[in-house]
Amino acid sequence: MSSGRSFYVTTPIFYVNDAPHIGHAYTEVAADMLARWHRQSGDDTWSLTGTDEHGEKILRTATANGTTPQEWADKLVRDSWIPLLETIDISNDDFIRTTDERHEKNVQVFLQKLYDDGFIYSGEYSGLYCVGCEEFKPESDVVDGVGEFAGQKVCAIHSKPLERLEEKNYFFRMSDFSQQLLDLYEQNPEFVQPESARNEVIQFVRQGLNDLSISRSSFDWGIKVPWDDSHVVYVWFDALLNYITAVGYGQDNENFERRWPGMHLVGKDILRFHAVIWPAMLMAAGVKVPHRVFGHGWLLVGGEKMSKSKLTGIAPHEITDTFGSDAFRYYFMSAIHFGQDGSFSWEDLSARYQAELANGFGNLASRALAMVTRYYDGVVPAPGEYTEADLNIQRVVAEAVANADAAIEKIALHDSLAAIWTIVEELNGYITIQEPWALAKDDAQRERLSTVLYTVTEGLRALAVVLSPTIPKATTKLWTALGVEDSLGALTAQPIRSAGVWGQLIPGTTVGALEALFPRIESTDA
RNA sequence: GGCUGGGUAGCUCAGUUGGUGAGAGCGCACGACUCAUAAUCGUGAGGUCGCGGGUUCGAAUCCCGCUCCAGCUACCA
Repeated sequence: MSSGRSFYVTTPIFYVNDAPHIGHAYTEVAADMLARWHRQSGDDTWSLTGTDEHGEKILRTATANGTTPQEWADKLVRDSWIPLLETIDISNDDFIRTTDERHEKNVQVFLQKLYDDGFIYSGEYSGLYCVGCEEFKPESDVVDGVGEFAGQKVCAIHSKPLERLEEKNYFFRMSDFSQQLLDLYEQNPEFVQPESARNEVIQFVRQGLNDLSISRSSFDWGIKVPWDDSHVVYVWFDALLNYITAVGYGQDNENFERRWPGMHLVGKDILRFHAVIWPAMLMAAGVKVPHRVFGHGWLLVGGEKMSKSKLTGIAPHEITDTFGSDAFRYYFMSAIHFGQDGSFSWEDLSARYQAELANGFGNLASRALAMVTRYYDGVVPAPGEYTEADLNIQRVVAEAVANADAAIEKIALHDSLAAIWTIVEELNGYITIQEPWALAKDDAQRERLSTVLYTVTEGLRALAVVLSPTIPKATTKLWTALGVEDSLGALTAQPIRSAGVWGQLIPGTTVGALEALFPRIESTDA
């Protein structure tokens, strides 16, 4: 069953202080759909997610909550982030925390190597410091003062003047890698995707890179710099390394060779860290860069980026409580062009659920199995001679599977589902035209009826297999109802790339009852 | 300010290198059918392709200007 191909996909790790919203869930689902698809294709698949737990912010909230940062992080991981994965039915193979020993220890290994090889030096970090925030402010949080502070730079939060302070930091010689990065983007056009993201990254690097301050000494919640324990590692530098420490960097070379390099799925807001800083770090350390970095778009609510401050943040469970995890997964993967920003609205979600999942796919399964039960006592009949209409269905199924797989290779998740959905549409149309209920009234048409119902049921079998990575719960129910567990094996063991090969369903199989896969949801004000 | 992406039917969006009367899904109207989750199938109505110029035999598609929306402008993750 193994294809011999290695497929390693990662999501960004969650900053534990955030509240889970559908943006986090969106990335997770996309990575999971890819992982399930590859896993079911026989590829040597590994999917990773996890949490980012260091940094001053976490130290502060922990202190404010009267606890230690470790306990605070433990609580958030347990109460927020692990449950999120369950809410949206993620099948990750591993979950790394930046407080794991395997991570902390090997971040130090990595850093020490860069230090020994001369890529790190001690310098002065000069920045604008806000006394109110007790921290250095990035330029994005700095605004021009007004009124009595006109002409000065002030903190966006406190509106008070910032002080220019200097602090001893360790710096990474990132500026040395500008050209190597540009060469990478040039020689490997797929390294950063989609195209629009690639252009922005190239444009940015062309302006020249500054060295990166990678340590902090004003607080101590982080990984100690190995040669100077008065400093902790800058959180991003720490966090990015999770992608390799999770698969054995520094301690399990065999596993590391097996998994790395992988591909990263990230939101476009953190693309720069992944497409610039991260490969530069790896180049310095002599480690291969990732296969690719895919920056997806944002979910827009009311035309704007979803945000907590504007009260447009939506918790995943708000959707799954009503529609279920399958609908959540299907909706975001099919309705939004992966890579571009996409609009979310309850109306759209509700409409698509009804039209596509309930009326389209769910009802198809329902009417098909009902007829097998009604006309053949639940035993799938053997097909007779195929007509052009039947052969057309076979072609549609084969093409849909091939097209869906090709789309997955391009990380065009929406295209993949669109290809698969042609099967649903063809099958519904086929049933209407063939009118099995009319055939059933005429004994002379018994063989024709058998052929029609076999065709529909076999089509459903293929649908269950290729939809399994997207809507695992519903397809599992369908698989059980099809009664093929004994003859064909578990759903997730069905090789997905050959799902379109006709005739896998064995006549004589007894189908069972099928509850509504996607029951109608009584419309509310949603 | 600079940079990027975008403004196409009521809604969400497709529209390769310019060329048969501008498309899809949903929604809507009408019709067919009854196996099915009051589901399905078919037909139809609906658009000054943001605005103004220009290039061209011909532009939603190229060039110039304008306007509107969103985002980015590095060490908060």
